[in-house]
Amino acid sequence: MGLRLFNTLARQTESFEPLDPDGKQVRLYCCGPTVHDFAHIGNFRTFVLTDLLCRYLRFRDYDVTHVMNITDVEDKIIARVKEAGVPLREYTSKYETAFFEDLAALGCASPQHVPHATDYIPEIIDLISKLVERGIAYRTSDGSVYFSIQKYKDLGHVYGQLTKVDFEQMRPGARVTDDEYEKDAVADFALWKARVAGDGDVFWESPWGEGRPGWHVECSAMSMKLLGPSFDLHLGGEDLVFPHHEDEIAQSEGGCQHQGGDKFVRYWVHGAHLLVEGKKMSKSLGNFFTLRDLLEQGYTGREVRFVLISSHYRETFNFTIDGLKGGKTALRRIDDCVEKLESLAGGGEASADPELLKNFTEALDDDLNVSSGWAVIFDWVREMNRKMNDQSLGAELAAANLAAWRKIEEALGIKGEAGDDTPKEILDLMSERQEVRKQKNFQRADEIRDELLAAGWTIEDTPEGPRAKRA
RNA sequence: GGCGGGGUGGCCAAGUGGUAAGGCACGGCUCUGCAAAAGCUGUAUUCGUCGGUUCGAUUCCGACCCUCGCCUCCA
Repeated sequence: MGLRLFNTLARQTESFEPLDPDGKQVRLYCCGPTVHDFAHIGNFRTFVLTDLLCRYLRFRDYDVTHVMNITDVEDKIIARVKEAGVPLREYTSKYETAFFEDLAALGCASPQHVPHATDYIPEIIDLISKLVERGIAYRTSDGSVYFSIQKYKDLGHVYGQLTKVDFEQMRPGARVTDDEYEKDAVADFALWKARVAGDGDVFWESPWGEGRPGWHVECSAMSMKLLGPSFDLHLGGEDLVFPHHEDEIAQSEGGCQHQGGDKFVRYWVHGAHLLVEGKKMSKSLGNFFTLRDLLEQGYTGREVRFVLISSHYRETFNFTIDGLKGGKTALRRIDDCVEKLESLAGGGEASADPELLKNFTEALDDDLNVSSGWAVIFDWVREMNRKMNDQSLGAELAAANLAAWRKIEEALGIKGEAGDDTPKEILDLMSERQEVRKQKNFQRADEIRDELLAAGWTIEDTPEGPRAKRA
């Protein structure tokens, strides 16, 4: 059995089969950040999920092309650019840089392509033109262009593939803005928004006049440009299911007229949101975290990542500082075991022990069931520790298990930082402590241990001698 | 109002028609000069409530309670 994923399109778990006839290439798109501010921990849950899926697909020997867009033009950005009085790119690049720093800190591999909406204006215009030609899109008197859901349906397309939509029952959203009053139908959405005074310098020329792209259309234009009209996987947060992804499907399939059974995207994967301390994150509750906030508190990106991928992606996850502390401890448990395996293996090479890999794969194949995956890993840790304790694990087996672990830590993206060398002053204190211990001066030995702790190092006395670890 | 998730030990979190993974926390023991780490071990007669189906339900069905999310540019 191969990988199974919950496909929002089917509303059930399905076997994953790539479009590539050779079954090797996988093309994946993830709705990236809107760079108007620092991304918060909730945003990163989705991006870490995307990275996890990419890594796991690679672990399963697929060749993955990952595209993640940067939304760098949008209402909020325009408003802030105007406030700040700086050019668009100058404003967005600051947050974009921060975003990629955070992504790296979280151990996320760089996507192969990171397209910016503002670099794809011609492609966006081209797609809108196709929709206009087919009569699916219409221009209003102010120069905006809207997508007509009715016309789209009249041509035989299905609107409402990801979610049941019943416009009669929908509450008119409070967020419908004034500039959309000219739409034919309330559900129609903007493809091109005519330039208004408040936009300042942020506009582009188009066949319909000056303006800027709507939100949904950039993802359609960029994903199809870089991955083709049909591709395998599209990810995003659960809030994007409607309307963003529904509209993406409509624009893409309406504009490109996918043939036969082809679809714009075969598998839609949506990550659930997270709560912080049991509540929806909000600045007023004081539970709003960016990654930077957590790093300042002394946690590492790796620890945050561990916590973010410790539970199933389709479950609302309750992120807590206690949980983060627990994650730190749990990760150290793994690290300690791996370090011991390393010293036992003594640098010997071996092919990966199949047992751990098999169990891990079975767990993750089931719609990325990381909870089960971690259970496999911790069971393995206990087994390794037990065998090392009673000396029943030889160097060769240690190397084989270590080789298996290397593949798993790569799949999970939680490879430990190359252990920084213990500073000389710490080593000096340690050897002084060994001296006084030999002389049975345990009082002084314990004093030194306290000094080391104050310097941020804990000491473990092992049969092979003392070992220093960062506290 | 419509649609969709959840409610499992102190906390987090898997899971299954046959009697509850794993992590954290806590207690005991082994080891240790003492610790730490590690190992062993103890912590849910029970999986929101009430009914139903069944030889048997936490797992299926129904009702109810609570909770979270989406419903037009929020991951």
